[in-house]
Amino acid sequence: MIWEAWPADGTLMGELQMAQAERVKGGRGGAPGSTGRPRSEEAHQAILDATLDLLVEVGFSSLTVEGVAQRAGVGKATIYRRWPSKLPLVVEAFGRLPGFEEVDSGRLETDLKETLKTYLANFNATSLGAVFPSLAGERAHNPELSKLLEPVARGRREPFVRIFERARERGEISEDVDIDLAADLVVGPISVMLFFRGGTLSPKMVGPIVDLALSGILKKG
Amino acid sequence: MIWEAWPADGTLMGELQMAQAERVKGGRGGAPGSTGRPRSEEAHQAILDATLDLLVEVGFSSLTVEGVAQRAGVGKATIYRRWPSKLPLVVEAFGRLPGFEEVDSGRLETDLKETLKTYLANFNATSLGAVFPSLAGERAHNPELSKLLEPVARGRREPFVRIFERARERGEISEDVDIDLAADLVVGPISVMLFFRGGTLSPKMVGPIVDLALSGILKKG
DNA sequence: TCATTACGATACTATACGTTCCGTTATCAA
DNA sequence: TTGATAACGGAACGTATAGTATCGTAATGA
Repeated sequence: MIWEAWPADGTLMGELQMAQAERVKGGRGGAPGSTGRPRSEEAHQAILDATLDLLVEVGFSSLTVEGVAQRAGVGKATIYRRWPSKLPLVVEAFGRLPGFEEVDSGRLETDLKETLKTYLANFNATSLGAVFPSLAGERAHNPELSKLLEPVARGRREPFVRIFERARERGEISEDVDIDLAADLVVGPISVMLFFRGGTLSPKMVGPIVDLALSGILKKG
Repeated sequence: MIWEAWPADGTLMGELQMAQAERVKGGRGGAPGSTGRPRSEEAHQAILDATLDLLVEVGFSSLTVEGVAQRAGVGKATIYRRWPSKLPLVVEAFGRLPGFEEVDSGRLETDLKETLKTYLANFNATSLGAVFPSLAGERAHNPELSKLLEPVARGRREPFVRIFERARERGEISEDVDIDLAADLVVGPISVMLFFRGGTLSPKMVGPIVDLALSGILKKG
């Protein structure tokens, strides 16, 4: 998810198909025999940090590349040397956030409720969760962005899928439950409440939602 | 949801707290004794139509007010005379879409599946559904927009709430099922699949999702 | 007929993305 | 040590677009 070089063809988002050279600490991106000053790893990290800071402070639509550059103490060119445009920068910065902690208590219900609570606490404290719908809404008319978002979305789903897989291994749920569907059944209601209804969501709401979602999934007895 | 006049204070979104004069066909917005040329109802409708057209064609982030004005055959000032900024225009245009048809078959499962299928057909055909997350993502840092979106979100939820209410009246589900939660349990998974996962969603997926969501809600037997 | 207000058109201001150039600096190779 | 190379921060620039202001004109009520 880190770009080292791209064709300067000027096509909007067209640069995203560039080769994604593997990054080495303080290394450079060009051909093996190239020389010159290496890219600064500190600058790279400062840019990502500044992006997240500003996303929290002013939100996605008010975030400017100029602002990120100032906050990070770098020139704008240094940003555009690494990311072809503002969108991939935001996607990468956002994608680096863990967002929540996966709980492994040995019981499906507890795992889900506690994991969702850490997610909610993070969301309510930073409003960073709202970045994702902002980006996701652009997907339909921007296939390249869609590709970028895929691993980010997957990363946010995976902990819940793993929780259900462990539950299946323990025999808490039937073998024939579709785990992907089950994960969406739990995450979906929370997401629509957060994004599409108003206000913040109290952690107290997590209990009833998970209970209702699980009532058709858990084995009886 | 139609603005007739607002204080020209220049504050971003601050104008939304203006009085919302009731609209009469071809009427004007000012005080009762005011004279002058009335606002054109044709222009108003043409602007909203052009906005929806362009939302489908180019998407939310590429939609320009200039483009709307040209498509509608009006001047930019005519748009800004009615809406304080681009965002409320998009919200209103989007809010006018029914989006889906509420089915009343006398059976909960059928109502949900058929209603969701019309929703999906519309979404897949126009990509217009993606406009909502684009807007919703801005909510956290824009309270005025949040207020605007509330009735739109409510309008999209209400058909599903009504479907569940009818089911309760028929005795298909227990009296103590929380209907708001139940609605989110069905709409939530579909929404996250559409917005946060890639690609389009096949109507075939509606069946299993609804079945799983209902498995914990429906009365047995 | 006159005052008033909306009309389309156009010029304008301000902001922000993304590019390009500058002199400087860090690294590698000869 | 010296030279080639490429990234650095900074700043100027071109383009696009939101929103404002102003033009002469058109529609309505008094």
